[in-house]
Amino acid sequence: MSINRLICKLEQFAPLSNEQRKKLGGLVRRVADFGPGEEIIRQGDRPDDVHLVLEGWAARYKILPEGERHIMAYLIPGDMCDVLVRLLPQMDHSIGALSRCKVGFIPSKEIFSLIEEDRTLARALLWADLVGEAILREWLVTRVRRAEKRLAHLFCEMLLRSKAVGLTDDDGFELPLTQEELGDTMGLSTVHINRTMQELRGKNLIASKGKRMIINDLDGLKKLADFDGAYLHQLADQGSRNAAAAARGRSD
Amino acid sequence: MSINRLICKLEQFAPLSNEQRKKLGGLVRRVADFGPGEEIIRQGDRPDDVHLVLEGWAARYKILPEGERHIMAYLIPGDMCDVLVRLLPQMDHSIGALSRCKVGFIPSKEIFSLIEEDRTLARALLWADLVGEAILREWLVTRVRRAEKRLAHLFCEMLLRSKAVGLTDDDGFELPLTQEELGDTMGLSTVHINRTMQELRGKNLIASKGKRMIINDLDGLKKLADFDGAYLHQLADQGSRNAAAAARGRSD
DNA sequence: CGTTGGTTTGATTAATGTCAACGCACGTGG
DNA sequence: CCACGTGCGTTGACATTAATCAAACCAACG
Repeated sequence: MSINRLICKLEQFAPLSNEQRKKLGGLVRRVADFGPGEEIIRQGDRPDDVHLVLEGWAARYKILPEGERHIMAYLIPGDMCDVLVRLLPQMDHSIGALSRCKVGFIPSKEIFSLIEEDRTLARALLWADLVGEAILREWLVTRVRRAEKRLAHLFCEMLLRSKAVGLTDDDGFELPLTQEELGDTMGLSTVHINRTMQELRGKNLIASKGKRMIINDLDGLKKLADFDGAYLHQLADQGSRNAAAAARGRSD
Repeated sequence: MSINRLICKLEQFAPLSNEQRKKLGGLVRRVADFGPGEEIIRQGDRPDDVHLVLEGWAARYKILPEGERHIMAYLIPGDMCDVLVRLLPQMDHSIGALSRCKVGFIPSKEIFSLIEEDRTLARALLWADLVGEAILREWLVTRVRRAEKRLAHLFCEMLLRSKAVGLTDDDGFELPLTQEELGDTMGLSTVHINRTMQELRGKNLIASKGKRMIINDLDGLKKLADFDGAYLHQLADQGSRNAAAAARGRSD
């Protein structure tokens, strides 16, 4: 069951009991599929539900007045869209599917009562939110650096995030993005993304086969990017907890 | 009393009772002064206290490996540093004073018990946090645009944020930043900041006298910047509530 | 096959960085 | 009261990064 990606992630923060895992599973009232490009939440909406990505990739983005899309965050399996959305009068951005993906809907009220009655789960959910915010800060900061470093940094991050929810094998993971989407994310043109990726491939740091990204030399990539995973907080710690949770994921 | 800046801000979210105001006031256990450049929280710390800016400006920033400082957020009076810091194992960035400023210290435990016992205050505090996150997203997005638009956007934002805590008169407000600090914020060189500000002055959109910023033509500035205050959520709504709260601030 | 979406290449231009120098205001010590 | 130092703002010349435009290429798919 794909709820395990979330459980897997939250257990990087604190171990959960079986009841707690069940509670999390019980939150999802409805599941829907979205095709690439389909909007899940639109800017200006005031959603009553919190969304949980179960499979595939989605993104937060804004459309600028001149029409370009700017991606501000990737949402991968186990990521919740906005635990506390209900506190804001309206969405200041949209969320849309990048690849085909499966999304769970959780009534906001459920989340709030869960938060009030289970302190550990509350903290785990808020922690995941804080990690999201930390990632945002890191993205802001990397913006000053040159395209090559920025891209390298992004690939390091997405490898670790994928690993944290059991979505890697060796050093490969799904990166279901076009170069245009990468451009919209980094604020660079497609052409520049293309040339920059060629540099990274040329240095034998990465290799990509279709939508599959292979990190040939993680240490080299980290060094090039000045990557320090501290901003991912416990998410980056690849302990045994993680392996255990991933195993549980497979067995369900 | 400078706690009123916080109250003033929170009341943009929901009206507060006198008890609630008192509760907020009671949170601050200790007040300290910091001079420009002094660190309030250092990267790697695990602070036990939540910090509340009472007077002056502070900033979140990271120091990059090559030594440059990158500012990710400004903290002005009424801003709390990190309501939920305690959930993270350590700070992934530092917070430091930009101008001389006065900072209140609030024990994390106090915050957590307040959050558990007063739902309205809890939501107001979390709302303020979410607005901070929305600002961060907006900063990320503006990064794609040209320097002139970016700067214009920043000035619009800081005018509104200052106004929301009663720190403006007409269209002027304190902007206690050097051009170098602006550069560290926008990821631009001092030289470029300088020339860009000259453009804005040349178009008669702004005027700056020392550390005082005057917005001559807010509409023009907004238009140039494609500024849409929606991302500030209720913070941008200049209603009567706001005026009332500011008045209360003066009378104490 | 032909179409389509995505990637790659080349040529040119625009935005911004870097370096180096100068100026101006303010404060401090003689 | 002056002389100097220091921090900040300003200017010019030149280098670099990335955008833009236009076209070719490639692979998947009906």
